[in-house]
Amino acid sequence: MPELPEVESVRRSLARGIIGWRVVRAEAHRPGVITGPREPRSMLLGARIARVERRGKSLALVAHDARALAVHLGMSGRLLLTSDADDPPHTHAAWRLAPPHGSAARRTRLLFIDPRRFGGLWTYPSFDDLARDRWAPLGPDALAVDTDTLERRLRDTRRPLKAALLDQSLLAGLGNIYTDESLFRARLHPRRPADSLSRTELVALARCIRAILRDALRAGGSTLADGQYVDSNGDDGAYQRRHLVYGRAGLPCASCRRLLDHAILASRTTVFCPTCQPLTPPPPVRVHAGVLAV
DNA sequence: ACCCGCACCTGTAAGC
DNA sequence: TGCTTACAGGTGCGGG
Repeated sequence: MPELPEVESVRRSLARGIIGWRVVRAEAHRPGVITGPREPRSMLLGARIARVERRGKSLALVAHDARALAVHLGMSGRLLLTSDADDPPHTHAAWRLAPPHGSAARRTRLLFIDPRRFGGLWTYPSFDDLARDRWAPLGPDALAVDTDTLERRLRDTRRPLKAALLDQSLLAGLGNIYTDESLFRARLHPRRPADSLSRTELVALARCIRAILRDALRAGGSTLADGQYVDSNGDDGAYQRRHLVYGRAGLPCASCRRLLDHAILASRTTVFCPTCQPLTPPPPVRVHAGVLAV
């Protein structure tokens, strides 16, 4: 479920809540969600949290002594800070955290909750090991992607744009929602071969990806009808109200008012405007008798 | 070498 | 009301 804006919202709320705090207890209730050594020390027991990092949709909790824990939220995962004593269903791991010295704050608990279990935790002796192993296959982070980078990533594949943009090894961070929103804003058909874009179209696509992700991040991400996604304080996002295509098949296009179409592409429901996102790009402006025609 | 399609899970909502 | 079916934000793998 969570894509880059949701994961970054979790990262920020988590960073505000736990940097400088010490892990005084670590428990795995469902060890199957953890990859790597699972004893409490590998799950950061005794560590002081130095930073919370993100690449694409993947998070990393990093301790001052370099120990690191990668977290992927999958479709339904949540990281939640709570003072509540009893755990909600599907709480697979829990940590108890003590505030920094001199802070009057009370201890708190961090929960990893994931009903569908598509997410998981990965333990590493150091952040370098984590980055080498877990993050190496990921492409550049989509939040700051520039035209040249995008061009290099797309020019070697003829797959449909939708499939290419969902591929985390090409570009890290886009999922089903923000891929469709970005392609709509860039006026590109999701079936366009990735290597067929003109320079002008690549400039537009890179700009639209950054703009959509920045806007969504500013809104705190998208919380859909099932209310699954919330940040680590349990707060909803608001960007779902600004979706222009995702979840709107059969409704009027925000730009031309004709009805939005949908198709299954890369096994994912894909919504687009057949008018504003033509499969065949309009022909280049023609030169007539040496004069640039309008 | 590439790319598609499906399996992995549970919850929810719609349909009969 | 209650059972059945379809679908959901992601990823990883088998096989064509």
